[in-house]
This record gives sequence, structure tokens and C-alpha cells, in this order.
Amino acid sequence: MKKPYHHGNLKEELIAAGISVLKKEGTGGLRLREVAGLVGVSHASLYRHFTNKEELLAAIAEQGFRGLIENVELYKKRAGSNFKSQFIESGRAYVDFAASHKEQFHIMFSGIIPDRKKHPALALAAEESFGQLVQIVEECREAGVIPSHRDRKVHTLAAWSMLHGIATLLIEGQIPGGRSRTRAITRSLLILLTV
Amino acid sequence: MKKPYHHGNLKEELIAAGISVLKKEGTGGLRLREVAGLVGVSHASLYRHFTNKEELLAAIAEQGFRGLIENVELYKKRAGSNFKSQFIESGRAYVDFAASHKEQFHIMFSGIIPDRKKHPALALAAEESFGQLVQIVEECREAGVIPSHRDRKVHTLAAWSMLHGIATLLIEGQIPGGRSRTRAITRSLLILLTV
DNA sequence: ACCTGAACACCGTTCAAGT
DNA sequence: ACCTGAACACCGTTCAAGT
Repeated sequence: MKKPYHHGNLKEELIAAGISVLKKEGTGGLRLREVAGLVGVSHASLYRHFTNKEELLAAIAEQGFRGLIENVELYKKRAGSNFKSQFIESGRAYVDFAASHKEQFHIMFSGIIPDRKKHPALALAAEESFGQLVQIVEECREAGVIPSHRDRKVHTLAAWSMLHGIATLLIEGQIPGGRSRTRAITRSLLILLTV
Repeated sequence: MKKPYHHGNLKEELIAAGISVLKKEGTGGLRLREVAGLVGVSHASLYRHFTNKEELLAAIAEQGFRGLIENVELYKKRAGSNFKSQFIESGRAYVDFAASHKEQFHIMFSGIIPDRKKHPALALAAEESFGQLVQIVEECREAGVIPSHRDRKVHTLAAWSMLHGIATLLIEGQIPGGRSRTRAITRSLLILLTV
């Protein structure tokens, strides 16, 4: 049962190990040497797959956006055919994802990656995630559960701001009262946006 | 005009230099050696006034909260005697502060300081800032411009979440359209909370 | 009491050498 | 083509020695 010298899919394993270390050590404690060690490979080999540390972080963030999109899709389906429920549940999906992937959410949004344009795959995933929100708002508009007299761009960004604020304060430990309080805030804010 | 060996108020100068370096280099590029160099002192001398880097960051964050409180107070006074205007303008003060002190706001809220309890002065300033918001919401409630049938804690956290979401997305460059778009979003969101 | 110079440990990054 | 070992540069932190 010897490990082959050529690893096969080392890149994917490094990303997975990166997320694992991230969860244990936090954003500040993420060391490339530990990530490589966890996979059982020299830390220099990482540079065969990522040009630098930021690119590994970008890959972790990209995977985060994919997971976020999936989570929103899941909650939305669960909500059934009622558009208002879909809207509320999609929002909950955003906040819940942040809560259950704190460190990854942190890397996705807290300025650790200064310029997403340098990481096209990450930028694309982030755009798709935003596009998902735009589409949900649009559907709800057409269904008449969101007022249509307001500027749609402003309305979408308003929804995002609400959710992002809750998510951010939550992962910084600024919202006391646990899950139920957070759910209450999320719900009451989102309802304000509906008709 | 020789500098004295004993510096006098080195601590304050180090904080000011820290903010200056922060603005130029960003959070990730803040090096203690550069901060000390800017003041014209050896980098080891920093440890006479701060036990470590995090404590300098905490001092910078604390000063940030003091500035935020002042800014909110200023905007609120400017708004005159109308409570609804006071509410809206206080919110604008929060977002404007974030926009004009991006890096400092980042250190205040983006998890660079993992545990505020380790920095009592910072924790106090942050609490005072939150207390200011609580008080504004309370005043508006009594004046009848904010609905009183809702849970006050939830309502306060909802207001904060909105503002914090806008501020955070703004400093991450996620809100296109510049200042006027940001003002529009802030305004329309805050109005949703009023009666 | 406050500051300096030199040293230490650690980490991201590079590169010639191995398979 | 992919990985390793050793080295380099840089930074936070410490400490004995200076004023």
C-alpha cells in the first residue's frame, strides 16, 4: 500500500486539507506547511499547483461560493411553490451557510483576497452567486410578492445587504441569543422587503 | 533640534503611524518594522508599549470606535429635531464612516482581532458604540417613528445588520454605482424600519 | 524607566537536484 | 511532469546591553 510518487489529484487534496486546517486554526493560523503536511507531501510541492498562498485561498473561496449556491438552491426547493417562502428560505440559506462555514465565509468576504479579478474562477463563482440572488428577486417581483415600484438594482442590493449584515455580525459573534434570535432577525428583515 | 532619547508620548505616535501605514499598505501589509521606522524608533521599542502586534491593532480599532461614535453624534446633531431624520442620518453616519475609514473599519470588524475580551479598552469602546445605537432606536420608538409592537432587541439588531451589511459590502467593493447608489440603498433600507 | 542591536523562530517562496 | 531538500528573505518577538 505505498503511495505513488505521482500523486494524481494532489490539487484537490490540497484544497480539502486547506479547508480542514482553516477550520481548526482559523484564517490567521492557516500555514502552507501544515496543509502540505496533512496531505503527506513537502510544502514546496504546493507551488506546482498554486502560484502562491493567495491562489490556494482563492480556490477555497471559490469552493465556498459553489457550496453557497447549492445551499440556496436546496432551501429554495424545500420551500415549495410559494414565492414568498422561497424568498425567505433563500435568505435563510445564506445566513445558515455563513454560520456553518464561518471560516470559509470569512475568506470569501473579508478582504483576505484583495482583488478577485486576479482569480477568474473565483470571480465567476461569486458572480454566479450574485446572479442567483438577482434571479430570485426577479421571480418574486413577477409573482408580485416584492414591490415592483422600486428600482430593481437597489432592491436586490438591499436584500443582499441585509443578509450579509446578519451573516457577518453572526460570524463575528456579535449577535447574541443563538440560532433562534438569528432566525427571527433574518425573517423579520426579509419580510420588510416583501409586499 | 535633536530628538530626546526618552520620547514622551511614543505610544500615541505609534498608533497614529500604525493607522498611516494601514491606509497605505492595507491590513495584510501592516508591518511593525515600518510603523516603528515611520516614527523614527527601533522596532523593538514597540514592545515597551504593546505586548504584541494584536495589541497595536486593538488600539487602532478602539480609536476607530471612538471616531465612529463621534461621527454618528455629528450627523445626528446635523439632522435637527426630527426623529426620523435623526434615525436616517445616524445610519448614514455609520456607512460614511466605513467608506472613509475602510482599513480601520476592516480591523474593527473583520475578525483580525479574534477575541475582543482580551482588549478591555476595545471591548468597552465597541459596547459604547452599540449602546449609542440602542439609545437612538429607543428614542425613535418613544417618539413614535419606529413601530413599538416588535421586539426591541430584534429591531435594534435588524437596524445594525442592515447598516453593517451595506458598510461591509461597500468596503469590499461589492456595491457598484458609487456614493449616490449607496445613499439610496441606505435610505430605502432604513425607511423600511420606520413607521 | 525607556530604547537599541542582535539574535531566534517561523513562514512564504524559490530552485537546483532527484524520480 | 511532478516532487524534495535546502536555502533565502522577511517578519514578529525576545533579551542582554546601553542611556
